[in-house]
Amino acid sequence: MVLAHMWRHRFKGDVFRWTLTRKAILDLLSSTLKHMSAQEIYDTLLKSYPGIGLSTIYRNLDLLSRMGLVNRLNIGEGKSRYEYRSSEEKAHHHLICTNCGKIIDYSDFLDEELDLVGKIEKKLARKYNFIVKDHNIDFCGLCKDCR
Amino acid sequence: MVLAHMWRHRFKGDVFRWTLTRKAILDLLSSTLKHMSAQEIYDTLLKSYPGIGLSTIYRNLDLLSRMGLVNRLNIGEGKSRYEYRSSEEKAHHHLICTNCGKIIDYSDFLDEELDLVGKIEKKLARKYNFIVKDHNIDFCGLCKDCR
DNA sequence: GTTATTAATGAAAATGATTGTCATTATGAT
DNA sequence: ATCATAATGACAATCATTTTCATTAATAAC
Ligand SMILES: [Mn+2]
Ligand SMILES: [Mn+2]
Ligand SMILES: [Zn+2]
Ligand SMILES: [Zn+2]
Repeated sequence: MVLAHMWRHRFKGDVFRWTLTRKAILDLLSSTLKHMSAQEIYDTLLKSYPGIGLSTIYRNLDLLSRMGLVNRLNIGEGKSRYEYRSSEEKAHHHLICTNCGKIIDYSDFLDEELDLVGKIEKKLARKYNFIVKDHNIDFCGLCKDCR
Repeated sequence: MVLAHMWRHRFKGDVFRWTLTRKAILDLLSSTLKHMSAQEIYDTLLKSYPGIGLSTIYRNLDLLSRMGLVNRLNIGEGKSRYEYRSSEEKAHHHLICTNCGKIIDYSDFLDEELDLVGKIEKKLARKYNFIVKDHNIDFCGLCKDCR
């Protein structure tokens, strides 16, 4: 598979090793639209990988997000959720339903957003001497089922 | 004090009562630029209010944020931080230093932002049938001390 | 392929933030 | 002043996440 090659390549020559668990997590996250918690990822993988440990899931989600292969997100539930970070796709943002917790990805208006974001970043760099690495935009409200 | 009048008015006629701890939390948060954790608020208030309880702080921060007098924010530290939500002031966003954790408020570009955000909200309502109540925009990066 | 090095793992304990329980106290209405 | 009950503080419980440590597995050298 083409993705697996790319992942493996990211580990090549590094101190980190390419392991079954790392592949399993990336396989799972890259094949779902869900934004899964560590526990959900664990529960899912346990079916195909009996004996896998929850702490290993945590350790690897941390590593993969530091490597930029996975995004960690935080919608104020008291726990993190994770999603695969495609290298090709443009970044996307989130619609979060405050009633049922549903998370909808959206990437509409990205051109205008990127334009504005670029301008803001320049201004922030000048005014606050701050180097922007990344940004988050999300909208909270009520989804079609909860409105 | 004028703020205390307003706060008290928000409690009038409600099932909720106006208590010393609630005033103490609002006094503290409305007089600082910091974004404080529950523990930090507790540690600070303990000096002037001996015998106050940490769980009371948590309960009240929850109530005050549900009432809209306080914002709860989450910058991926594994705990929430709180700030006073002024009714007059326009909303602001955050610059978050990923190295030292510093949080800088900014409200530059708000007009352009609001404009774009308004357009996005309309589109989202149409496309996803989603009612937007609020939005968050924050930038992560390195502050002037950490760059 | 065998061996050696050491990163990665699973189990269990530890931690840290937050929430729940319950007897006591304080607020606001009468 | 009295009453009904919301709010409180102490402490236990819960939940997500991290740490510890003995064992296993991935990689590089032979
Ligand atoms: Mn997403
Ligand atoms: Mn702020
Ligand atoms: Zn919903
Ligand atoms: Zn910094």
